[in-house]
Amino acid sequence: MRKQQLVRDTIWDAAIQLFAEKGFDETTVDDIAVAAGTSRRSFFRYFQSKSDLMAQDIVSYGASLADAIRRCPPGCSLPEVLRRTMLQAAQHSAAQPRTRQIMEIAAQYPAAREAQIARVAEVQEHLAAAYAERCRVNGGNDLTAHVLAGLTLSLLSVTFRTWFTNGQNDIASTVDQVFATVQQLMGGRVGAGRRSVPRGGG
Amino acid sequence: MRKQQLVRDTIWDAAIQLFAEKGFDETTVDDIAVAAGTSRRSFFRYFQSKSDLMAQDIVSYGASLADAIRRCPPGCSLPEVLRRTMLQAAQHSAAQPRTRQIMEIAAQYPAAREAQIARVAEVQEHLAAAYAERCRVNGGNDLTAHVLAGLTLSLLSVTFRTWFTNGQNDIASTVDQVFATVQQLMGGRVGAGRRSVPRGGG
DNA sequence: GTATAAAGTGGCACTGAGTGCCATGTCAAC
DNA sequence: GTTGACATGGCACTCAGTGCCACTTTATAC
Repeated sequence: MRKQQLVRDTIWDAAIQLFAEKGFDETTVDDIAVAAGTSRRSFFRYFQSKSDLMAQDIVSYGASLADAIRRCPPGCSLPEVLRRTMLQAAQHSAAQPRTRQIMEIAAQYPAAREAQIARVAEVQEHLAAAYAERCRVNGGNDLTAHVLAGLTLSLLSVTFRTWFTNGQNDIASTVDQVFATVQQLMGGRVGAGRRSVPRGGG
Repeated sequence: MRKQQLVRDTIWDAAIQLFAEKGFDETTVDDIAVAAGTSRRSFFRYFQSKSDLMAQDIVSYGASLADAIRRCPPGCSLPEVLRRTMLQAAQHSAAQPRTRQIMEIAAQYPAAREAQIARVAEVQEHLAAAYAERCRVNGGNDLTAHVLAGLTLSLLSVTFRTWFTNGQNDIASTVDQVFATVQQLMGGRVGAGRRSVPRGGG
């Protein structure tokens, strides 16, 4: 039924609203249920936990990421796949109406943040699988896929952080900036360019 | 007092033992308190939460990381700092007696895993600060520092994952392998993506 | 329209996490 | 032995999350 989704959305909207108004910790599940015109018991039929509410957008974020990887033209090199994936996911998230509000809640409440971070870690597994398919075409082993998945999420995390704290509008340029930074860092030479130094750094 | 640390260690040991035996979710704080010969109320004076127990080793992990960054010889390039940092942190963690046991618990119980992941995210902030100091010397801006911090943790995560699932003993070679993968991946031009040969070692 | 199965809802009671409060115990100083 | 600082543990409370069950709604069959 479509009514299911409606109830779900109603609860979610009410919750985010309350989190923004009262704070995450200060809002009880009862508060949310009442605000959404339902019961505490029903709340837990739609969401696994209070924290789960904060992780909802990560699901679509993850789907958007895996989708971007798979939709990349076959001719793309792996770094190009990474760049395009970052770009699409960043724009997808930036376009969600509640994104900034949710980021603000996450920034303010550790418990809310934890829920998001944990879900992102789950997404990483799916990304690695999507990249693994790519690697079969472009060359690269399972390790490459996992590195790419980790890279995607950590670079996007930096991207969002920069975008959010700078209050910028254009997230695409932030993506470019971050991507260029990694390339410069791991590819070119930055600063003192001595490559190998005797071991034992202590 | 040193006795404080003793009680703390006793509780922690008892907890990890119980998690390994009964499972994380199945172990209550009461169980832990009794096993450690103390009370539930005292438990919460030593640890913020049950999950906090799983995050204890992340604290020393984070300290080890920041330490490695700062101890790196001044002549090192940023990628070299990254490589050495990864290596030291990996070896530090691999040397902890309980590391594999804790990884097993984390692998099995989402709630336990979440606690660790959340703490790692906190560590990232400290790493970025340590890298920022480096960047003042080696060149590179604040963004570079944050990218490096994210890179460090995500690459180490892949490293531990590989090391853990493969049941390898030598984590240093795993670090080299992961590091080489990123260099190969991001080092070349966007079009081709093939570059230097992975350098074995350790 | 009525009967009925299936699914959704909400109340109730329970366990467990985490916290505030306070009485008690311990240990050192005087 | 008294005093003060501090650690401890018990008690009671709130809130998250779950199992159970009665009730209501909806869909389907006759």
